[in-house]
Amino acid sequence: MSNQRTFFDDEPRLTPTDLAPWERDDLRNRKIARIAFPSGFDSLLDYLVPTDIAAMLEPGMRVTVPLGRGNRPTLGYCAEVYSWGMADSPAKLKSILSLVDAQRLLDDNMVRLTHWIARQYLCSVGQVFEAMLPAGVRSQAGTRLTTVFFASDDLDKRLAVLDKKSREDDGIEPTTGRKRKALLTPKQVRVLEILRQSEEPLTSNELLRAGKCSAGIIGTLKRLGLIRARTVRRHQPQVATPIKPDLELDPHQLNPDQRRALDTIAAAVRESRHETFLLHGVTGSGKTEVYIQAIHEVVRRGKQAIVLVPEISLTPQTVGRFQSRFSDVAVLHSHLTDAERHHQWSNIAQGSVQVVVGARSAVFAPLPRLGLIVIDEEHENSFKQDSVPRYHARDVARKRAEDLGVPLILGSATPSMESWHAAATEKSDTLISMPRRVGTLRLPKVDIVDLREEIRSQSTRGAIHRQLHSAIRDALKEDGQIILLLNRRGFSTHIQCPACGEAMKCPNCDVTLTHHRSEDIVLCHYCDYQDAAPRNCVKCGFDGIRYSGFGTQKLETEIKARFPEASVLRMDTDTMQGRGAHERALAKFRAGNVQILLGTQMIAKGLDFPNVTLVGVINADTALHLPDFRAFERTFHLITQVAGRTGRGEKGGRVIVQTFSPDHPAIQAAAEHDYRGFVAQELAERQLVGYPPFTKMIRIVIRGENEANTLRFATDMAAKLKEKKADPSLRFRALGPAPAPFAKLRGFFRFHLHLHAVNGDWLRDRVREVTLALKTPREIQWIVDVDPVDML
DNA sequence: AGCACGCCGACT
DNA sequence: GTCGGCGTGCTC
Repeated sequence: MSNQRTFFDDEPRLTPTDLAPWERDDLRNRKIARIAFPSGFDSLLDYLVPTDIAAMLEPGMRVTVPLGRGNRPTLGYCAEVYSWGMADSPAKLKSILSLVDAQRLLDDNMVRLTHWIARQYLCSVGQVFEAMLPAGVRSQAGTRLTTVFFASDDLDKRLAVLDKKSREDDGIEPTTGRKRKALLTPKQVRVLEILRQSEEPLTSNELLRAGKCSAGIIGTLKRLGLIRARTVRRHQPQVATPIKPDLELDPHQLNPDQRRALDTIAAAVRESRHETFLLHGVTGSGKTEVYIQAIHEVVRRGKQAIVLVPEISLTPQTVGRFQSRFSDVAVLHSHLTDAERHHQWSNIAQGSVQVVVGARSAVFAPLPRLGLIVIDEEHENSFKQDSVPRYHARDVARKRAEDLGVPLILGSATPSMESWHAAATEKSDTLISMPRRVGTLRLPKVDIVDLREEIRSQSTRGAIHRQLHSAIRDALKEDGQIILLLNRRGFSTHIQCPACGEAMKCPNCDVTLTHHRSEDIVLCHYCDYQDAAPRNCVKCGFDGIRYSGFGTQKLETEIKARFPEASVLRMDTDTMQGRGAHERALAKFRAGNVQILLGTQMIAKGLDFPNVTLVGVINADTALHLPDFRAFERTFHLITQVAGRTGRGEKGGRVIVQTFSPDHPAIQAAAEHDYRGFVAQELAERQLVGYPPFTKMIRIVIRGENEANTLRFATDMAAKLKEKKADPSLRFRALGPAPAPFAKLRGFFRFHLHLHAVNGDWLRDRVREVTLALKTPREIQWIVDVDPVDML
């Protein structure tokens, strides 16, 4: 039967009906592979597997296949291999051209997961494959093709043949006692012996070093057929191995709350069953120790764990805690080079790692014996990917844990509404509370400063008001350290002409420009547009432009002026550039070389410094009035999290929150450490208005350079969605188009649609119907975001 | 995503 | 008459 590849378009391809019965029987045994493509269309295509490849091809490997009329060779991912039953479609099949990978990159569970993610987030299976495999793995970074040698498997036979031949050549009978020339030289024997003993094939360098000989020996042995050569792909030696802290394998003492939490989780680990634990522990309640001991339970059973943390928490502080308690920890940072990441990934896939600690994409770590997934700070938005596939690592982790029948721990002091609601309503979810801090530590007292009153009384001209000023002074006097949060970078955040009222805006974006005084430029924080800071109004020429509004740069200046004797460190994306900048800054703060640490939200999370006795929130309202249904939740999280950075030592701690909305429920609740009160009120509100977690949500953003055309297209899309008929119980709504909160970004006008329905599958199907039928003009682009976390 | 196909304007 | 503009649609 012909299994030749087709070289010409007009050459007929195989179809079962064209074939004679015996040919059909033969074909029935042939393998078909279902291939996903990294980009573009989202259907999978079937290809015939050539017999020489059939023995090696498995799902999770890459192949090249002919695609399109021109049969251009295209990379694809094998998602499935099956035998061609008679009932199958008579589609004409082309054959796979070649295999790209020698081993499969993903196991069956992961391959199955790609389909789930593609369905869930409305993207192609191939796009999910691409996201699961780091670029360094796909490019095989840090590896090289090398020739390795191994002893022939029929070595003894070959030696015997050689022996016989040499006797014949000598013409001497074995019985005569005359000494014959040895068959092999001592060096050759030694090299052969080394290879015979070696479990792995050796490179010529390794062989020469071990045998203390020259390359000629290898050549001779190879010519004699005693050793063979093979080309394999090998990792290059890694430059530096990280220094591991000393292991402290003894479990730490747990308090009763932690003990209870661990016992509950350990039961699920022991029984190898899936259960999602929402570990709601206040800041400083010792959640990490619970994770560590739960993972010990997993490791003791020969299994492995993934710990997901927000990228910002991947500091030596967090990583060190895991490295000091487990002998084999793999850390997946965003700062790894491609080669380093590939190396880590291969180690993980080999099963030689107990724990993987990493950010969002580590949810795809290919651990062969995964026994537990932990997501720390599960409420963090950084677990949502903001490019295709727009997955949420928490939801992917839940699916992966369900499929494998292993527990999932979601930890947070301020759980997301989604997770809290799930814990209250889902059968497989369990809430575990740790309402107290470890030891005798208390949650810090939070004082609210009403900025309206301060402004009215004209008592201050800067960002620091009386109460915060004296608190800083007192904290410094007592040798405490101080953290100040201001969620805006730059110097002045608002530039306006008092004569004509013109506010400086970015020419490409619908946002105001920020003055950065160190470089004396105005900068757009969204498209990086920059220009020299103007002295005169661009519109009316007035020479008294007002620079107002506070960013971290201006705050730094003010602090230095108010407390000249204190050492101040600013942490924001401007000062924290380059590898290790973050770590170096925190090390300085830890060492006590810095008294006042000020910065954007990157200082709000996860830091554990016992000597911090004061936390100041410069303006609690920055996120409160954003047009996003999660604005209150965000504000509550931010204040609660930053407040949690103090009171972690004997000196105690206090928090001062400056706000224009002192009566706002989110701020009030945060000040009282009242998560439950906040969540009850917020959930009731979400239920009333039909927002997540009570409905599934899809956001579609449409953008284009021409405002009118973009709006017309968005309106058309919205109309097609609004036509969809739904039972009232689905609570289906299609809202929009409305200009996105950032109505223009990087030169594109942006409109968005918001879709809600109780049933996520139903909603996704409707969106798929509409988007598939839509023809999009060249100048317009749109994205579909399922379960969006960002509404701007 | 590419890449062929097709259906209208400026040329030998 | 044809060369080629890039809009449209398909890829096992």
